[in-house]
Amino acid sequence: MPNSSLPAFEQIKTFVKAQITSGVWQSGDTVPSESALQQQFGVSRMTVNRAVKELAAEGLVTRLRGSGTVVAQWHRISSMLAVRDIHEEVIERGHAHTCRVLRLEVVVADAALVQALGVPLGAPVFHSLIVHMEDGVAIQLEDRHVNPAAAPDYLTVNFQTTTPTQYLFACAPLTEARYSIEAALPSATEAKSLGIGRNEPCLIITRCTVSGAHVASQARLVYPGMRYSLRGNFAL
Amino acid sequence: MPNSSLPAFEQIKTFVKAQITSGVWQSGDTVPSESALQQQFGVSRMTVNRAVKELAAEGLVTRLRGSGTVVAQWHRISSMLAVRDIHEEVIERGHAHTCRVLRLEVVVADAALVQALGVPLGAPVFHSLIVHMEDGVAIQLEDRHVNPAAAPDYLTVNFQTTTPTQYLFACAPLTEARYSIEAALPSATEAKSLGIGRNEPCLIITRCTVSGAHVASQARLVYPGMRYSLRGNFAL
DNA sequence: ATAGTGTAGTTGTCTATACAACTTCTAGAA
DNA sequence: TTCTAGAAGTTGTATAGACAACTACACTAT
Repeated sequence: MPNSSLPAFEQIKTFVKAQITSGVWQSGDTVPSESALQQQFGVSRMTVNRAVKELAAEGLVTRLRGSGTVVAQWHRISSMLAVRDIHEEVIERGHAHTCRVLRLEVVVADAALVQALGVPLGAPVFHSLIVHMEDGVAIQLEDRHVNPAAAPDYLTVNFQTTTPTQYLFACAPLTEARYSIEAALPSATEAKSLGIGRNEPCLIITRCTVSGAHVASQARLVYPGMRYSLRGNFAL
Repeated sequence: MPNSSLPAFEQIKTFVKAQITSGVWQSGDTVPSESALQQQFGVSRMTVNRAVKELAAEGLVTRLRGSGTVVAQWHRISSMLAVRDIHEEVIERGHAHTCRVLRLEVVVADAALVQALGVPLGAPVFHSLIVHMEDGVAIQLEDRHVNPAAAPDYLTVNFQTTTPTQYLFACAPLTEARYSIEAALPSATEAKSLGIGRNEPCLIITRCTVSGAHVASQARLVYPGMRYSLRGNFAL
C-alpha cells in the first residue's frame, strides 16, 4: 500500500539509489531479489521488476538472469552528451543566429572522401562551408561533404533559412552516427574564416552520419576554444 | 502470435524504428496508439506499452498522456559520453598505465576553491597533481582538489596502485557531477609536466563531483590534443 | 575424486484486467 | 455565439499469475 504521491516503482528506485549513494550498498554488493523487494514494499513483482530494470538501464546495477542483481562497478561518470544543431542551441540561449555561406559547390571525391562517404573515386560530392555566428560573433565553422545519393537537391537549399543539419534530417533519416571530439589548431583558412588567430586552440567535432545504406554526410565542426565549451551534468 | 526468436516487445520496437528510419513516419507524425499496435501485433497492451515506453526513453518518440505518441523532432545527435577513469581506459586498450605523483599536499583554500568546494576561506584542502602515462607517454595531467570532509585519508593513499578516481568512488559515493569540455592551451608548467610544447592545444575536462552534502572534489584533466580524442557513436 | 543430475532461486517475458489522469472533441445549454 | 459538460480516446500505473531461461548449489552415481 503506497502512501506518498509518487508511483510505487519510483519509490523503490529512490530507495535503491539511496542505499547506493549513501554507501550502504557498495559496488559488487548484491541487491535484494525481486521477490524480497516485493515483500518489503508490498507490491507486485512486475512493479519491482520495472523499478530494477530501469535502474539497470541507467547503469546503476547489473542484472544477470538466474544469478541476481548487483550494484554496478562504476568507475566512470557517464552522461548523455547531445551534439545539437547550432541554430537551435543559439536560439535557446536567446541570441541571434546568422550564417554566411562561403562555399556551396560540387567537388570530386578524393581518397579521403572515398573512405568517408563510400563513393567511387572521382565521383561528384556536394561541399558546403558555412560560418555560424551568435550575435554576430563567429562560433562555428561547418565544413561538410554530402553524398548526392542521400540528398540530391542539397545545392539548391537556402542555408540562410535552413541549416544543413535540419535539411539532412528531413531528407535522409538518421540511422547511425559516429563522432570524435578533439582539440587542435585551425588551419590558416579556417582561422581566417572564424576571425581568430592561427594559434588559438579549437574544439573540433568530426561527425559522420549514416542513413540507411549510405553514409549521408561528413562534417567537420570547428569551434573557437575561447568562445565555446561542451557542458554536461550527471545526477544520481 | 510471435514467430521469430526475438521477444515480442523487441519486434514492435524494431518495427517502429524501421518506420522512422525509412522515413515513412517523419518528425511530428503520430504513432499508432497502443490499442492499434496491440491489434496489429496480436499482443497484450502491456507488451506494446513496454515497447513504446522504451522508445520514448531512447528519445525516438514523445508521449503525452491523453494525447498520443508522436515521432520526436530530432535535430540532435545524442550519445552516452562516458568520462572514464584513465587507468581503466588505458588497460582496456591493452597498454601499460603508469603515473608520476608530482604533488600530494595540503593547500589553503583561496577564493576559487571556496567557490568550487564550498569550504571556508583559508580552510585546508588536499591537492594532488599526477601525470598519467600510456606506454610511457604522458596522456593526462590530473590536477585535483579534494574536500577533506569527503576523504579524510586522501593524503595517505598510494596513487601508484590506486587512482584518485577509484579511491574517491570507494570512500565518497557519487551523487552528482558536472563537467565541461573545452579546448585551450596548457599553462607553462602543465606543458612542461606533459612534455609538450607551450603552443600545443589541449582538451581540458573540468569535473566537479558531489557526494551527499558536500562537493567531494574538483578535477582539471588536461589531455594533449595530439594524443587524445573523445569518441562515440550513436545507432538507431 | 569426478562427472552428471536435479532442484531451488533468480531474472526475462507475457497476459488479461483494472483504474487513474489527462486531452480532445462533440453536443447541448445559456 | 460562447461556454460547459460529458463522452471517447490515450497514456500511466499496478496487479496476480504464468511460463521460460538461466545460474548456483547440493546430491548422486560413477
